[in-house]
Amino acid sequence: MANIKEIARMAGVSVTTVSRVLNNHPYVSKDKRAAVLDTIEQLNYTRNMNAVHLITGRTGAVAVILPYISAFYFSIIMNGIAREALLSQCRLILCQSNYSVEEEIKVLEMLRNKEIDGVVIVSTALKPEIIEEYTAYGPVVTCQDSGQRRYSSVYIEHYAAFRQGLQYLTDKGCRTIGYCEGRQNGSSAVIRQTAYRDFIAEHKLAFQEEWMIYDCITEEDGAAVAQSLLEMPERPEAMIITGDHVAAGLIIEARRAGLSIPGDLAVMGFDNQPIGRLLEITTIDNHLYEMGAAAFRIIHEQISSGSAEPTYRKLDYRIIERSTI
Amino acid sequence: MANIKEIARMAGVSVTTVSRVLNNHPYVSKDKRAAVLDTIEQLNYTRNMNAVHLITGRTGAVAVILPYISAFYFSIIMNGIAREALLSQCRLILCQSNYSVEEEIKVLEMLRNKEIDGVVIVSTALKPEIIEEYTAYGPVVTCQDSGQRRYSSVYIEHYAAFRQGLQYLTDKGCRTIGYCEGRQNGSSAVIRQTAYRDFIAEHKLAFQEEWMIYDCITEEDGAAVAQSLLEMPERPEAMIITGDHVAAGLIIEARRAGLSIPGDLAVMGFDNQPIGRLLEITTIDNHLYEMGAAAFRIIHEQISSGSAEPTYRKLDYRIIERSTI
DNA sequence: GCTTGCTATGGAATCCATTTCATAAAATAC
DNA sequence: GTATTTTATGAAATGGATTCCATAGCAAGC
Repeated sequence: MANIKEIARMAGVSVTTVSRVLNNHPYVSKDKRAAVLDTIEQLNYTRNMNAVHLITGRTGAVAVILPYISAFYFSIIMNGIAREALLSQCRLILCQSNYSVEEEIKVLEMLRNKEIDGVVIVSTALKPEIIEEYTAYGPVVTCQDSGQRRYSSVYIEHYAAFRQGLQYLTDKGCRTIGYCEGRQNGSSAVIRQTAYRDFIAEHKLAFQEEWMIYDCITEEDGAAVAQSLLEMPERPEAMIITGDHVAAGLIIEARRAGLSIPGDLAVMGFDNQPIGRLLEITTIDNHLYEMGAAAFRIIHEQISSGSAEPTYRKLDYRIIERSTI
Repeated sequence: MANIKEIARMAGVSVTTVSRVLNNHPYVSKDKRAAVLDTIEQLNYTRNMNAVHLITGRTGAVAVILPYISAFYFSIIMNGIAREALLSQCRLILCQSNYSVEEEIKVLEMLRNKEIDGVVIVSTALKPEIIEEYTAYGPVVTCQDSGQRRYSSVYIEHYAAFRQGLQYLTDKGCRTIGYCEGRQNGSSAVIRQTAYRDFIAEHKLAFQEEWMIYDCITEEDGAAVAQSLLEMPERPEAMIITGDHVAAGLIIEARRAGLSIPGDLAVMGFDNQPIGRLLEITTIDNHLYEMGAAAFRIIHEQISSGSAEPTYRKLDYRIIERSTI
């Protein structure tokens, strides 16, 4: 109800002075400042932030696009983002897209509409060209490598990381290796698939189509994989699985069925998720938390500096040796 | 750059007409509508939503306060909220509070500032009186029972649910029951503790202080509980554990140590989380997804109707019998 | 032929804070 | 004692939409 004009009238000053008090501007006398603060208190006044956003052209909010909030992979990244956002007093708007292009574009439109100051895209169904179109309206950073685009990115070298996993398995003597992936058409999935096929070919390893299994997202998907492994006429000696949660499901189910791990089957996980530590799964740590944190730091830096210069940050990875191989 | 005035000038109409086109108002002739749409296209125009928010006094955004995004308990509720938000074209602003009162109040201040239209509080460090103060500025709904307050709530009868779990265990013959809880001072934790003590007293069950274990949040906390159980001079026959994830950690670790479950130790979980299905944990399903969905539906209804009348919705629960008891 | 109702349009007020510009007094410089 | 800088204050412009109110043409009602 009360607005700045009302406060000014009641405190016997101009709206400019009220605004100065509100924004801690130095050039206000002690008396007037006190009078204004008093009136504000009395009328239980707060600014209408929409007016502030309109006039300043900023909102102090950053949107995050991610397919699913609760998937472990994303929630680790999200934690990194949230931590940094907290530190820089920035509001986060979370958009769960379910990989819907339409939903993701809606978020980019918010940037164009000036509802938000920037966008962090954790994973996306959008083509890089579409994202690029929106860089005119504000900073965007993705958590995927899309080459040298007009927007920033923080990324993992999935190809190299996956090969390193395979190398580790062959070093340990595994000659037949199966592979569990999440969404078949995810951009990182495509890269890993190439890494897998290349490695198999280069090392002349035996290979069967049924050893490549897709759509493994949850623990239960992992358990289902264990079942299908048991039914295979020829089972691989090792499985490399993108996501420790899925690996956990596979391991629990395989052990229940009497398989010894790593004796009968070696398992390499991915992403160093908490459950992996519990089950002592050997895994590749992709530093997902750091990925989220870095993404937010970049977007925040770009928002506050007003710079449109994109940054490309490559993260490293490392194998954590535990006891499933 | 371009604004509605510019569009009006170029299209040769008034700003009112442009606004009508923008808002699909019927009283605009075909020609003018076409001319306006044409100019909009040409100038690549979009509304500045901050101006819209200012004049309409609405933003179409709802904030969600929750302590941790990634904790399973919360992320299930969050999924329910997100699904409903998507359906009603509402933006969600996620605020991870880490149980910080200051952070939570910041969100309520956003309601006062008119940055958001409503708040869903999933779990809170705030006293009900503080929340009540803010109901003057817009609808608030909590996912906790705080009695008949001036804000809505969706809640589970923790007391009854917990007792039912205990009853189930005693029906199955357990005479000594331990108890794992998350945050000791959480409002639901306090209720469950009372339920536990009451039940023990009423049924004259043996009891030891060390059977009540707090701060069990993750799988690894559960694993640690398994270790401490092993070291107890007198170990309870059953454990009731708030959260299947924690129960999973306990079960995995206990089995690794050679304990048979349910033979040597019966385990009852909570919340029917995915991992529980995999490990066949007997659990109490609290319908958390539905809780989130209901909370959002209530807030949305209150926003669109402008009603301040609080709603109180009690959710039911049910035991899912599997094989850890 | 006069009243009523619908369609179409625009002017101006409104939402509420920030910021530029202008002005003047007080303090400091030289 | 004049010139310059610093402090203090307010009027008015600005950001960009929505909406109330007024006006007017035209069709329908009786």
